[in-house]
Amino acid sequence: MARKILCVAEKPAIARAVATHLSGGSFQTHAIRGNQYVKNYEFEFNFGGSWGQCSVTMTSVIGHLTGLDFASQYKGWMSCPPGALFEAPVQEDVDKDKKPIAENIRNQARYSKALFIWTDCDREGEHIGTEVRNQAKAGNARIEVKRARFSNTERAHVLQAARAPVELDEFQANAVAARIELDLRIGAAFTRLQTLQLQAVAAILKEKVISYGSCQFPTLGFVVDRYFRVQNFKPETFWSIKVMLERERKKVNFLWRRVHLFDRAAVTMMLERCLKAKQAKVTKVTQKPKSKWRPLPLTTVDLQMMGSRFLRIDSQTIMKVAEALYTKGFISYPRTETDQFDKAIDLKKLVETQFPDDRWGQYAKDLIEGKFRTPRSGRNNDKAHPPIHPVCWVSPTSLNDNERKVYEFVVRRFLACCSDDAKGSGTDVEIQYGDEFFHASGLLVLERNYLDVYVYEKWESSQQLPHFERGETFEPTEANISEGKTTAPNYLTEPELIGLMDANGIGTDATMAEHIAKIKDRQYVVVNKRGTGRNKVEELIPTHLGVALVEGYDNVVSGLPSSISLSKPFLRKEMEKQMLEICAGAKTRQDVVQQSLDMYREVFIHTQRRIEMLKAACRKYLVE
DNA sequence: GCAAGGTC
Repeated sequence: MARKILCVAEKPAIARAVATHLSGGSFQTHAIRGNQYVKNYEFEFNFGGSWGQCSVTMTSVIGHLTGLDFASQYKGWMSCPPGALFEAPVQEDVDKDKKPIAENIRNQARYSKALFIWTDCDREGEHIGTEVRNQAKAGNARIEVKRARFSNTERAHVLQAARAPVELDEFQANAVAARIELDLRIGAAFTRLQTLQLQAVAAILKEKVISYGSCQFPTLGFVVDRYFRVQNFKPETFWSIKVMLERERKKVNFLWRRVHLFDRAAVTMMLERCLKAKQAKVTKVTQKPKSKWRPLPLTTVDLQMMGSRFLRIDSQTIMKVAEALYTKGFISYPRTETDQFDKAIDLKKLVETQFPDDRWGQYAKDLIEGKFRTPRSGRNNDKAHPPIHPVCWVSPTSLNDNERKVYEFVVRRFLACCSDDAKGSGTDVEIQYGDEFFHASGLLVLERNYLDVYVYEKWESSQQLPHFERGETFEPTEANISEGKTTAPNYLTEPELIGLMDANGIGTDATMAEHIAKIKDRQYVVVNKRGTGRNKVEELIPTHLGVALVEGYDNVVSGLPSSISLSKPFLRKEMEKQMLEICAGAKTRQDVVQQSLDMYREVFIHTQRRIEMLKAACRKYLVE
């Protein structure tokens, strides 16, 4: 009898895709007891090498199998002082709703010679791999464990991965295990401390959970930070020199190289010198081709940012809609950090699927008839998923409003990626007038290319400049001082917040939207709609509670030697750095957990000791 | 009643 190999993927969709490729399309599907999404696919496959022809069961988990929690005697909020959670025993258990999935793996392992792990090739995937391994070993202690390394589900790539298995990366799995333990202990300890202490301060806090999390607090911090910058803003007056020339019936406004200054007397003096010189001299005339680059292949973070900005849909809704489109098979997997297309993907074939569309079908045809360009490659590759792209054409009538908008965006973005840059011709003229330099520029858009399909971006021809010769002199038609005021920054918008989170390593592409939803849910921030119609913007404003928490914690740590506030992204960044050290083999999981806990424990003890400052901040904003 | 990370 052929040897049996058990394969386990991270999610049902991957199990099905891999089974389809390995089996050549003919496999048997079996439902499992207790879970409607996970299926077992059975087929034969020749793994080559020492494995040869095997009978295969391909199945999956649904993300993590297990969760970490405190031992039962520490679960009650009054069972121990919150600080005890830094040391309290923890245990890893299979989540209640995952028990049938774990049981399926144990059962299948019993008759298998080997386990091939097909989880995503990222850190979390490596950890999920160890969870799968533990179940398989519980069913069959002697099972051999291998890992398939793959970065997309293109056929040849999957076959190659099946025939060249590697080992699980214990370092990466350990890094995730460290993160899980730290998030639990620190999150629970601070959440209980501040909830128990602050509920009594103000009536509106009475029944509230006032949570702390290493991602949600820095997220709140960004919102509060901007809020204070808006509140504390004082407008300043500035002055500038405006130079205008009328030539060939065109008015040319020259912009000052110094832009503006805050000293009126100085600007007046400089203008005097210009006027005294009478003649301005053209020091430079440049005419060069300009181009506006087509966008990069679409990542999750970009989808969320562009979605909030252009489609006016908040990031969490965007992800829900994108997932629905993915589940229906209309677009590729929507959680990806990759902004480069793998060479193996047949992009032209994907473009062809869009021919039937009324809105961009003709554009797609033009691409195939010669205008197609290989997309630009960004710097990110998560080695697990391709950039987000349409998989097939969908009639707009079979989608709801939001689905239609998101699908349209994904398609237009994809076609834009496969197009040429927009091209134009730019003219720059620089003049010297007195001791000052000014310049004017004109743009003529020659070929719109990707802009024709990517309607979200604009690039317009500006007024054309009249003719100038280098070295010529002229007397400006007008030269005078203009006055202006600096304007306050706006409150933070969701796309800006996502950008900040991304830049500071707060959350992952899949969770950033959740953290934002969480701080809304906890009533740390509210959404305010500014403007109307096409100019409508949703801005995030902290509530009194949100401001009180950030100010309170900032006060708690101010004056401390390290003075690292919980509202700043630093601590989370540090955790990320430690995880990378585990991945590199430079530190062990235990070292990192101990060191990080020590660091947070210090902040925790200070918070306890100076809890009055936190309470005072809450009183200041919530009672008075 | 706590976190953040997977995914349905």
